[in-house]
Amino acid sequence: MTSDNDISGDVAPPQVRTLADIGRIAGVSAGTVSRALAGSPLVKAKTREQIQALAREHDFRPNQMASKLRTRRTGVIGVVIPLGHERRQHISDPFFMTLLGYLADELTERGYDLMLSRAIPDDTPDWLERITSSGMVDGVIVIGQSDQYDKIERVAANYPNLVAWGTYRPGQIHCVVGTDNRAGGRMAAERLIAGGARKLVFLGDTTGIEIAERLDGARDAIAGRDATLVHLPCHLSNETMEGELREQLRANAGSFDAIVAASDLIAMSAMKVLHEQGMTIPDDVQIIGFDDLPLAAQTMPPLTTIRQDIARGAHEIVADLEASIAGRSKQHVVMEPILMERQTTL
Amino acid sequence: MTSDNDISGDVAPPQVRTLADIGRIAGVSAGTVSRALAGSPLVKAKTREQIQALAREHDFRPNQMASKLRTRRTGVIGVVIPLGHERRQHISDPFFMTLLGYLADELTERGYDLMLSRAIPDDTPDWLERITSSGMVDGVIVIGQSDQYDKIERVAANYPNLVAWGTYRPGQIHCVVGTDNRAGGRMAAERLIAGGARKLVFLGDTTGIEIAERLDGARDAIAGRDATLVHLPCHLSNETMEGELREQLRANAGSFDAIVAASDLIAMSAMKVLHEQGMTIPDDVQIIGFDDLPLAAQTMPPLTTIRQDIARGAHEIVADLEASIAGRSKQHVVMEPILMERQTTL
DNA sequence: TGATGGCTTGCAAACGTTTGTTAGCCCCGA
DNA sequence: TCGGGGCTAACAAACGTTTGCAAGCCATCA
Repeated sequence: MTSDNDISGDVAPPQVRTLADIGRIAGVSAGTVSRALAGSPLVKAKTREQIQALAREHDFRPNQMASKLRTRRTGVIGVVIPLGHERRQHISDPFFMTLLGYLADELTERGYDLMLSRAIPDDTPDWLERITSSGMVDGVIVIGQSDQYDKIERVAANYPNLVAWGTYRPGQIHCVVGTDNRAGGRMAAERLIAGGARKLVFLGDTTGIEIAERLDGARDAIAGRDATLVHLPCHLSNETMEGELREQLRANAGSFDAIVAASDLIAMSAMKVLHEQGMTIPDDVQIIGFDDLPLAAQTMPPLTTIRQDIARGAHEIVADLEASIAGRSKQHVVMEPILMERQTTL
Repeated sequence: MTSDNDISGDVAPPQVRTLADIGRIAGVSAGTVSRALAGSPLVKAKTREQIQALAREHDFRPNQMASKLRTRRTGVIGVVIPLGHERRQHISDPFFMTLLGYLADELTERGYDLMLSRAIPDDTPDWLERITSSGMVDGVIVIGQSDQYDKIERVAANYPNLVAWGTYRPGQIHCVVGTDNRAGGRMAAERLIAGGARKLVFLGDTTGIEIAERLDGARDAIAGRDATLVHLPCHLSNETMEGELREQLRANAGSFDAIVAASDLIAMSAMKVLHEQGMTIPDDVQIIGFDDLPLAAQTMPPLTTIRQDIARGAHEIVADLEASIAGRSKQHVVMEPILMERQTTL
C-alpha cells in the first residue's frame, strides 16, 4: 500500500538569499536593489533592468517576513471559523467551504493572501485576539458567529479591521454581512403553510444565533395561523446528524406534514431518512432547506430552499474589510433571503 | 437591502506594543520579557509570572512577523490549488474543499497555520516559486497536479519541503500522496462489466493526469473483454458541466449502458440528466463515481463509487511534510482505492 | 578571606527589508 | 568660472524579536 521510495532531502540551497547578495553581484547597495525590484523610478532605468534580470536569473525573491516587518503591512487576511457549539462540526462543512472558496477568489483577486484558522473557543478563550493582535494579518474575517457573539463584539471594539458573516442585531459593534435569517425562517414556514402544511417541524440546533433566528422567523409565520411548529434539535455535523434524525423523525412519525430544515445539509439527510421510512416528498411531507448550496439543485427531487447569496456575501465582506483597512468607513450588509422554488414543496 | 449603519473606525490602539514596553513597566529588559513569555527556565519563576501577568493584563502578544524573521521559522504551511486546465474550475470544488478541511484540521492540531493560495498557472508562470521562495512558509502542499506536473518536479528539485496530492509516477522527484487512480479506473469498469454492462462511457476531461490515469485504468479493464469504452470529455466546473453533459448524453443516448464518471460530482450531474431524459438508474444505465465525497451516500439512489480515503490522505501529507521540515526522509504514499457498493450498479 | 560556581539578568548582534537623508556627479546657464 | 539643480546611489536607521555571551550577585567552601 505504501511505496518504499524514500526521498532524500539534501539539496544545496542557492547562494543568493538577500538583497545584499544581489547587490554584491551587481555592484550596488542593498537599498538600490530593493528599489530596483520595486520598480522605483529613483534608480536609473538601465541599472534597474540589470538588477531585475539578475534577480530573475538567480530566482531571487525578497523575503516577505522582513518586508512585512519593515512595512508593517502583511497583505494577509485571516479567515477564522469558530466551532463554538458543535465541537464535532468539521471545518469541511459545505456551507463554510463554499463561502471560503468565494472568499479565496475575492481576496486573491485583490492581492491578499488568506490565512485559514480553525478555532475551538472552548479550548482557547483567546482564539480571536490571538489572530488579531499577532501582527500577522491586516484584517480578519470571522465565518459564522456561532455562540461567540459577545466575544466578537468585545474584540471588535478595539480592532477595527474585522468583518463577520452572520446575523445583524441592532446596535452591534462588529461589522457583519449576512442574510436576514429571521425573514428566511418566516418565508420557509409561510411557503409550507401555503402548500397546505399545518403541522410543521423545525430541524436544527439553535445554539448558534443564526439558526436561532431562523427558528424565530418560522415561529413568526405560525403565529395567528392555524398551524403548529415543533422544534426538534439536531446537530449539524455530518457524522452524527443522520442517526439523530432517523431517531427524531421516527419518534414523531405521522405528527408532522412539513419540515423547515436549518440547512440544506439537514434537509438532504432528512429526505434520505424519510425516503427510508417510506414517505414520499413532497406528498406526505414537504420540506424546505436553507442556504441553496450548489448541491441543493442536485437532490431528487430537487430541494426547495431559502437562498443565501454566498458569492455576493463574500464580495461584500471583502469590500468592507478593504474599506476598513484603508481607513474608510464600512457598513453592515443584510441581504434578503430568496425562496428557491423547486420540487420538495406543494 | 443594505442597512445604513456606518461604523466608525476610530479606536485608540493600546500603548504597549513591544516587548520593550512590557519590559519598561516590569523594570526588566526586552530580552528577559521574551524569555519570560516563552516560559524559559532561565528567568526566575517569580519574575516570569509577573511578566506573564503583565502581558495578559495588557493583552499583549509578541509580533509574529518579527519573531518569524528572527527565528527563520514561520509555522505556516502554504496550501495551493493550481487551476491549470479548467480555468473555470472554482476553488470551491467539493473535493478540494473536503481535502482542504481535513488538512486544516491536521495542520492546526500540529500547531501550523495554513495559508491558502489559488494559482492560475497560465497567468503566473512562477506561481509555485512565488510561494516556496517567499520566506513566508515552512512548507508547501500542492492540491492536485493538474497539468503542472513538470513544474512541480522542477521546483521540488530545489525545494524539499513540498508534498503534493495526486498521482505517482515511477521515478518522480516530488513527494506525492494519493490514490492509485489507474487501479481505481479499472475497478470501476470491471464492476460495471460484472454488472452486465458492455457499452461503457467515461465522462471527464483528461488534461489533469489524475483523470487521465483513471481513463487508462478503465481501458485496461476493457482490454480483452467483450466490451467497449468511449471517452466523452466534460469539464469539471459546476456551471458548465450540466449543460455539456446534457448535450453529450443526449447525442449518445442508447449507445451506452454504463458510465464511469471521473468524479462524484460528474456522476451526480449525470444522474440528474439521465433522470430528466427518462432513464432509470441502475436498470437502464449503471453508473460509478470517483472520490466518495460525503454527499455520494446522499444521492437517490445512493451512488456506487470508488473511494479515496481523503482523511487519511490529509494525514499522510502532513506527516510527510513535517518529516521533511524536520530533515527526516519522507515517502510517497499510494493508497489503494476501495469500491463502495451502493445502488447505482447492478 | 578569597575563590568558585550557580542563578539571573542585561547587552547587543543578528534576521532581511524599506526608506528618509545625505552625498557625489554632471550639466547647464549666467 | 562658478553655483545651482537634477539624477543616482550609498548610508544608516528603523521594524520587533530571539539568543549567545558577559556580567553581577550571592552563597558556599576551602
